[in-house]
Amino acid sequence: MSAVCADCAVRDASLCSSLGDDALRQLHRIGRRQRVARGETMLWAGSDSLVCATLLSGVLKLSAATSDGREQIVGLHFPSDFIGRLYADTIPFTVSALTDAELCVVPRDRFEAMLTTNGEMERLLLKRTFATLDATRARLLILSRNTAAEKVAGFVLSMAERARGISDFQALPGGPVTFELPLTRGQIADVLGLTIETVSRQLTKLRHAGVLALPGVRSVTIRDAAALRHCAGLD
Amino acid sequence: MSAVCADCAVRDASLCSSLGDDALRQLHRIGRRQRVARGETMLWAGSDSLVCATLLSGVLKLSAATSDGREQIVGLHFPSDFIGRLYADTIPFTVSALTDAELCVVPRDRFEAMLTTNGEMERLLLKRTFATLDATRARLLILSRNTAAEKVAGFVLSMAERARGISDFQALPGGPVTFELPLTRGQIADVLGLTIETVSRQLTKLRHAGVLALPGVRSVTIRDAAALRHCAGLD
DNA sequence: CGCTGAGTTGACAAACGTCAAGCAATGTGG
DNA sequence: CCACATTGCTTGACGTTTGTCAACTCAGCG
Repeated sequence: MSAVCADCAVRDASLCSSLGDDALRQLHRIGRRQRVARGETMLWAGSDSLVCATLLSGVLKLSAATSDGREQIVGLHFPSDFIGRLYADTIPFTVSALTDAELCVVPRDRFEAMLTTNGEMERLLLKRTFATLDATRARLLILSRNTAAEKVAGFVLSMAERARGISDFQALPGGPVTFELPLTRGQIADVLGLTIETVSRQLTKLRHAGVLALPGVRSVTIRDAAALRHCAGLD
Repeated sequence: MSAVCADCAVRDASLCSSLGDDALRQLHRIGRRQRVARGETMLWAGSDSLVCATLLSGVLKLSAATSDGREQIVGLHFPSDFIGRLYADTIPFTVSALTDAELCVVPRDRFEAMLTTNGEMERLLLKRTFATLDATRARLLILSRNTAAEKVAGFVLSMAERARGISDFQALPGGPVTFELPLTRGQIADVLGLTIETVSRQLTKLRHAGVLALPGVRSVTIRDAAALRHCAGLD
């Protein structure tokens, strides 16, 4: 039996936040907790769309591949994000775990039925989907028009913002910030549409320029946030 | 005063198809027809999100640009498509007309209010937004991992499918198909994340290979659909 | 102590962008 | 009716960016 919703880490950030007590109890009865290990694939592109989920902890990737094996990560999912494809028979993209992860899984048909009777939840999902669409379209610009240097600098910035939001580690204005990247070089390359070598070269270039320090292989210190923003092509 | 909804060319394909007679009359009262000339911009990125619309005829582009002027078309809108950004204060992307176009425009706040009382329409919009998101994510893979040859071949194929669906011109299986491109070379380049010269070169390469004929500057004849699909990296 | 996987670095090649010239179709004003 | 400008398109020469291939380092681990 899954833990109670009252204990849920993402209770107030997920779609469930729009539910009243009755609806929440109902959802709790049909949902179950599931753990996914780092590297494991949870949903395969092309498979039947039978379940959806809320991500409780960890980071998932959404990926597509060309017929000859070139891969592209088309989305990243963080805790409280909604996972799965409603109103479709098949899953369009593969969902895999970049870190160990925990989900609250619900059968798709049951979830769709809940949506029709919970207008507030449906509206929240609609709003989030619009926001995701905007973010995906913005990434279209980045992937096709930004240089490798701009992509890597922008990626580090976006991960820094996310890390700052999640951890309590606060950035002194202008002062150095350190955080861990939840992705390997290869995964960063798959997000940015680059190769692992190009990502590595751009990071060392930023280190030599004094913009970043790389104390560990997965940790990053931003030493000059303004310069980093400039490299990312912002302002 | 706008023409009556009964005459609407996209009556059965647009969001309005989910409305009953009463709701349709209500929407008709708050909507108005608007014409946009080829090249004209209808909504500017960053401006207030005050209206939304249904596209009645023509083709619109949704575009973003880097701070130094590199442009990327992040979406194309065809008749019956929903235009605008609900549930946000500002428009995220610029909307411009690639051809002369006609729209049915509604104030955003009124439209949002109608959505809350028309669950079926809201669900249809949610379904369409999911489909658009999937298509946009698929384009992420194409833009970052496909070669110029694959991009151009795939684009011609997708425009052929759309032209076939809209016109009555049916493809003989395997036989040649001719249709008009609604975009200039420069606009195709902005869609595919290439330059105008690369698009031009790839098209002439396909012509020399006997895959395409280019009878007019805007018209295309597919002479070997199987070869074109192969060039696009499909099958 | 060798093995493995992730990362770094270098040499080289290919793809694509940039710059430039020229052509064809269309429109405009004298 | 014609000179002329404008716009979209094509083609060529060349340079830059990024991918490819390969060697090497480093840390963790049995």
